[in-house]
Amino acid sequence: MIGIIDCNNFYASCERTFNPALQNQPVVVFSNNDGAVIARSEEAKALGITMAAPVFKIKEMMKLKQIQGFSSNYTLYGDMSKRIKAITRNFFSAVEDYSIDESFVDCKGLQLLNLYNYVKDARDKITQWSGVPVSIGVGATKTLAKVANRIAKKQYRSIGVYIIDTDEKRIEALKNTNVNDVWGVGGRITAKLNAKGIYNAFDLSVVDTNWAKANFSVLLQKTVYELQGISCIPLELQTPNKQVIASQKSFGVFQTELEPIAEALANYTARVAEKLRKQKMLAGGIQVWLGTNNFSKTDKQYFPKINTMCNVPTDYTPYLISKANQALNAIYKKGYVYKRVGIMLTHLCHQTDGTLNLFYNQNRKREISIIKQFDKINRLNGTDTVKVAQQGFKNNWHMKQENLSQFYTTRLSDIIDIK
DNA sequence: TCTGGGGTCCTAGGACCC
DNA sequence: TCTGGGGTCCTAGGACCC
Repeated sequence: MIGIIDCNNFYASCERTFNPALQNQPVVVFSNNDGAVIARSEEAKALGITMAAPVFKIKEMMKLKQIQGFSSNYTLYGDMSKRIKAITRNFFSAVEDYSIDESFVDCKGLQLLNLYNYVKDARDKITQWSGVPVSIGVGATKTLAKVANRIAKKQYRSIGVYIIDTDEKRIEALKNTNVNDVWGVGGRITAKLNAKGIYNAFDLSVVDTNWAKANFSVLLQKTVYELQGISCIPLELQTPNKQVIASQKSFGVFQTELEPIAEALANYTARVAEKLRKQKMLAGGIQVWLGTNNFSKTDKQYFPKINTMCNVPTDYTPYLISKANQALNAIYKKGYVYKRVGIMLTHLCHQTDGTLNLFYNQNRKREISIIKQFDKINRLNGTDTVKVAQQGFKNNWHMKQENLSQFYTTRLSDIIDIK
C-alpha cells in the first residue's frame, strides 16, 4: 500500500499558521505580480472564488466580503514545507517528496499495526505539530492513493484519512471521480476521452490497456493499470538530479527597451546560478527566452528563444550572466512590448563531472575561490550584497508584491527574491 | 491597466551513421 | 528493370504535474 500526504490549501494555510486572526476567515494567495489566485481557504472557495481567477476581476468582491489576499511568499512556504516533511519522516520510513506540499509514503507492513489507526494518528500529529492541516489517502498504487486523498478531503474532511483497501471501495471511489480528476489526465486528454464516452475514473479503468497505449500513450496505459490496482509508477526514494533550473518572471511594468530587460535577466540568472551551486551542479548550456503579452488583442506578439552552450560546464555567475546577455541580444528586437524574460540552465551535471574543453583554458580554480567568497558574503549579509554590475540598481522591472506577509520562519540571508 | 512560475516525460521528425 | 534496412541522437512541441 502507498499513501499520499497532501497539505490542505497549502499556501493559504501557511499564511494562517502565523496569523491566528485569519482562522475561519476567507483567505487567498496571489501568483507573482499579484496577478491571479493560486490558493484559497475553504471559506474563500465557499464564496465562489475560483482557482486562477484574475485578481482585478475579484477585487470588488474581496472588499465586499472581506477576503484577505496575500502576495505569494515562497520563502515562507518553502520553509514550512521542509518542516512538514521532517515531521512526516518520523512516521514513515520510506518517503518520496513529490511536490512542495505532497509526499508519497510507503505503507507496506503497516496493516500489521492496524493501518487506519496508524495513518490517522500520523495525520493528526503532522497537522498539530506543523499547524498546517493535511489529508492522507492510501491505496494499492500511487494513482489510487491520489483518488483516496481526494475523498479524504471532500467527504471525510474532519477525519482527513481515507483508505481504499477493498475492491468494492475501489470501484465506488472510481465511479465517484471524474476522469479529469485522475492524476495524469489533464484537459486535453479528458476532452478526447469524453468524445469516446469515457467520463469517470471507473470507465477509464475498464478500457483495454493496449487500446489506451495505441490511442494515447504509454502514460495513459500506465494510468489505466494503476486504476486497476496494478502498480506501474514506483516510489522514488532517491530524488533524481535536476535536469534544468529555470527562472522566468513577468515584469511589474511591461518593458520595451533592451537595458531594463537585460538587467532583469541578469538578476534571474544570479538566482538560478545560486540554486545551481546549492545543489553542487554545473550548467553545460543555457536557454534564454522573451515573451510579449499573450493576453493583448492589439499588441504584436513575439516569443523568441535561443539555446547556447558554455565553453565548459560552469557555475560561475559572471560568466553565465554574460552568456545570457549575449543570448538576449541575439533575440531582442525593438518595437515589441515585452511582458517577461526567462533563463534556463540546461545540460546540468554534477560539480565533479564537468568535462574540460581542449580548446578553452578557463581558470576554474580562480573562479571557484571567487564565487565561494561571493556566496559567503551574501549568505552573511543578505542576497546581492555583492553582485554583478549588469544586475543594476534600478529594478523598475521588478514584479508587484503589494500584500506580502512576513518572513516568519527564516533569516534575512535566506530571503532570495526580495530586496 | 490588469491573467504565475518551475518542472517532468513522451513523441515525431529530421539529420546522421553504417 | 530500377534506389535498403537498421539504428542513434537531437530538437521542438505537446501533454501533464503542482
